[in-house]
Amino acid sequence: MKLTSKGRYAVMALVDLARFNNINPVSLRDISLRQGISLDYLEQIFSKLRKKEIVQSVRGTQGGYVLNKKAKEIKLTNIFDAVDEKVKTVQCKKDSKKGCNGKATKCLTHNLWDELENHINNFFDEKSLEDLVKDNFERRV
Amino acid sequence: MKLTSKGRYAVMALVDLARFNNINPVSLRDISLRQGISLDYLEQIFSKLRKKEIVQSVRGTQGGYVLNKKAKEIKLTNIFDAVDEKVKTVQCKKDSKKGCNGKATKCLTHNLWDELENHINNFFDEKSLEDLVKDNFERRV
DNA sequence: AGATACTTGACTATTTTAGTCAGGTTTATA
DNA sequence: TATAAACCTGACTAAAATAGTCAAGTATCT
Ligand code: FES
Ligand code: FES
Repeated sequence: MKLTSKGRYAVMALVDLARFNNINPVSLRDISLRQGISLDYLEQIFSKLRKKEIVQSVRGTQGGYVLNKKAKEIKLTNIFDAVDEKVKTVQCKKDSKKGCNGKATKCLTHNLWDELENHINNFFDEKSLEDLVKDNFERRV
Repeated sequence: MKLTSKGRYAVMALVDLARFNNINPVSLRDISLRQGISLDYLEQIFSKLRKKEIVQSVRGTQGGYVLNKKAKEIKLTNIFDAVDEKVKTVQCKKDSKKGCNGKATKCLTHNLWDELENHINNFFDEKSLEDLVKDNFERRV
């Protein structure tokens, strides 16, 4: 049970971006250098973030990316959703009536994993980008 | 972020086992048939559970496995620990002072992942095998 | 003796992850 | 208007992790 680096990087890059709070576009090159993430990989990630309207791109010289919403309104859930980082605890298809073992009923542990999934998602629903930026600011002070 | 089938099967098998509540040893063959898990794979899993003293083995004809503690005392944490299903959200080494990017300080998201890890582990610490058995019994009534 | 069931360790196909690479297009600005 | 900075896209791949299988035992009850 572990987090992929795609999800990790997405959040890391957005926290970096959010600190500039829409004053100027931030280039991926800068993020790449500051956070130590491969530029090519960042491009993949930001392409997805843009499609889900979490960031906006500004082309040309001095271009880069800007948040498309207020940091307070961007929840971890939104970010993870954008980069396809999903929490998957059950094995079966959720909407199907069949269990993970191919049997007609759900397995002995289905409810448990479902509860776990909710538990984790609650955490993601509550945390916003703003929280993360604040948390980091306070740490430095 | 997903659960491995090793962890999933371990819990599933133990719930199956716990329902017999130490009356008779339960053979892996039976669990295999009832739960649709490969026998060879179950053997790997139970070997680990035995080493961590979660189950006891009974050899010979009519042998099998029995819980080594009360179902109430076996938490999900113990089970996951036994089969090496660990929650890993941070990238860096926890005890090191270095960050995941190789820099001298922890990255912008380190605290967040650490919180997440605690959040998930709390869930595992609270749930016992007894809870799971009860939950399943109630569902059937 | 024979059957049942545990025990161990090595091996492997498949899948997922974490990127890289190549070849674009767009646009600010000098 | 030339140029360079920066975005954009899709295909490709090495490495790691996962989810098992397979083979060859050993112990113990009846
Ligand atoms: S996880 Fe849904 S039926 Fe087993
Ligand atoms: S996760 Fe610990 S420093 Fe990045």
